Amino acid sequence: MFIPCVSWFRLTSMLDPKLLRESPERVRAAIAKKHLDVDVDAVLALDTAWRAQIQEVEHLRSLQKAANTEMVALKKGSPEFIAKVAEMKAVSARAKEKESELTLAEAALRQAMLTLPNLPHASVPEGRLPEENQVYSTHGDVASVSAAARPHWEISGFERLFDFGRGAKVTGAGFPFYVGDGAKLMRALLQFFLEEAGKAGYLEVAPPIFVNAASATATGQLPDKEGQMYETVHDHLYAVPTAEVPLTNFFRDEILPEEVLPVYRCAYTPCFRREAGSYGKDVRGLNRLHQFDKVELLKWVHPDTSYDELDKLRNDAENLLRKLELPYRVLLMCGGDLGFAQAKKFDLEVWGGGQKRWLEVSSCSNFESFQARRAQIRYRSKESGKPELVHTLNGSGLAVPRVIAALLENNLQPDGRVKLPSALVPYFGREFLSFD
RNA sequence: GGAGAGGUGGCAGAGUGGUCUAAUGCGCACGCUUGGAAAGCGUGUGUAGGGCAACCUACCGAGGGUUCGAAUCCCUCCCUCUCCGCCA
Repeated sequence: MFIPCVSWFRLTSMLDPKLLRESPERVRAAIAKKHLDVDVDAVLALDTAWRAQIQEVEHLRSLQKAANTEMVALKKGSPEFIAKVAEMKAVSARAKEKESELTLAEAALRQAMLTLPNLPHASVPEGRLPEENQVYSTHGDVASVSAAARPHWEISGFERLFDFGRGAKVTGAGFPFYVGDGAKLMRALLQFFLEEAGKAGYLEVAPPIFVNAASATATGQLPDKEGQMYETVHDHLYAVPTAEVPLTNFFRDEILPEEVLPVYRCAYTPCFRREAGSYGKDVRGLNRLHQFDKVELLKWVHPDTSYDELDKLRNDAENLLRKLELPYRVLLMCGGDLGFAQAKKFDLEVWGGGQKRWLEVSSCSNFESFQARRAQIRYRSKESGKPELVHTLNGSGLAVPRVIAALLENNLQPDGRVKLPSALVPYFGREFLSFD
């Protein structure tokens, strides 16, 4: 793996080290709720060892500094000076030795700290498996979709608009061409999503779609999910798996004035995912692609407000599905299906009437200070005057291909055309999409 | 891609081996002064870690090296600016 030039030491902590030291039982409870297997005692032991070592190194350094002050007063080349140099040579050697030990202890502690997940919020339901996620709400009438509806990839003419064959020839599986009304529908949806996000108060940003290793590390793609990203050979840049990565890193290593919070931003990017390990039914048609388009919603907020902001974020994403008149449901993820970094997460799933499956089109999460600590995004508290970590939230608003899948499956007319929801007509320019 | 010049606190800017614990100025905060304000004067003004008290340690683009000692010397990389080349 490419070793990026970032200060790895500050990345030691994803969880607050003080929380671990003072309330290890809370960390244990969090790990249990997420059904992870992490040895908290081992982490604590490494922390204790590290603290002992840093104290020793700092003591040696202070000896060196004190000697330096003395030596300034001595005449260079005098017997006293020469004696002092000899004496400090020994201290210096010892300091070097201890420093390299400390470096190892730091690395071990960092590795261990990275295994500690974020604490789930109290409102997160217990559960291990995806089936244990709580159906939080259901909207629209699933039964209204024709029983004769087909999976979108079986619709006559589908390949004309979504050309997987030529995409595979030109690039590979999972990189379709969008042609004619297919391309136009994609563009209409993106335009619709961005306009709606703007109305909801999100400032539009067009970010870089390649990021460096430091950015991918700050949002958690590295080191764990390295195999899921496309990486450039010469420059060690990563194609973004989601706009969350460049967007979150916008404020990396910055301290914001408290009064600018909350900050709302949105961005459209293509998203690139290698999807190593995916297989089976899920990958048919537009369900799972290596490149897809998505609008991401992102918030940097005051810690006191982050759960209200999560509800608002979810509502902003839901609003898009309501306007598209698509049946959908909201899942509240259980502890075991929550994800490593999230404190609470809702998934929005749209009904694919042809596949007769729910398709995930958005995932709205509160990371609390977990990402912010890793990315060092803070605000200056008016109350204390001190920098404090912000809370970050993000959610899709929305991912395009599965929305297209649902529109094709649910809205297919007997004449073979697809009727578009009225909210989309101004963007698409016509009421019907045609496969001819 | 080639040549050159740079990167120091919120900003400007000094510092080329040793009290640098980083000058000075601006900005900012507080105080004095004032009827009130400005000016003036004074004090303070980074981030992180350890101890959780005094205090100690680290950070001068990043990483490594030389040295008893590095903002300062050496190496590698990144970024910015100027000129040239190439190119949407």
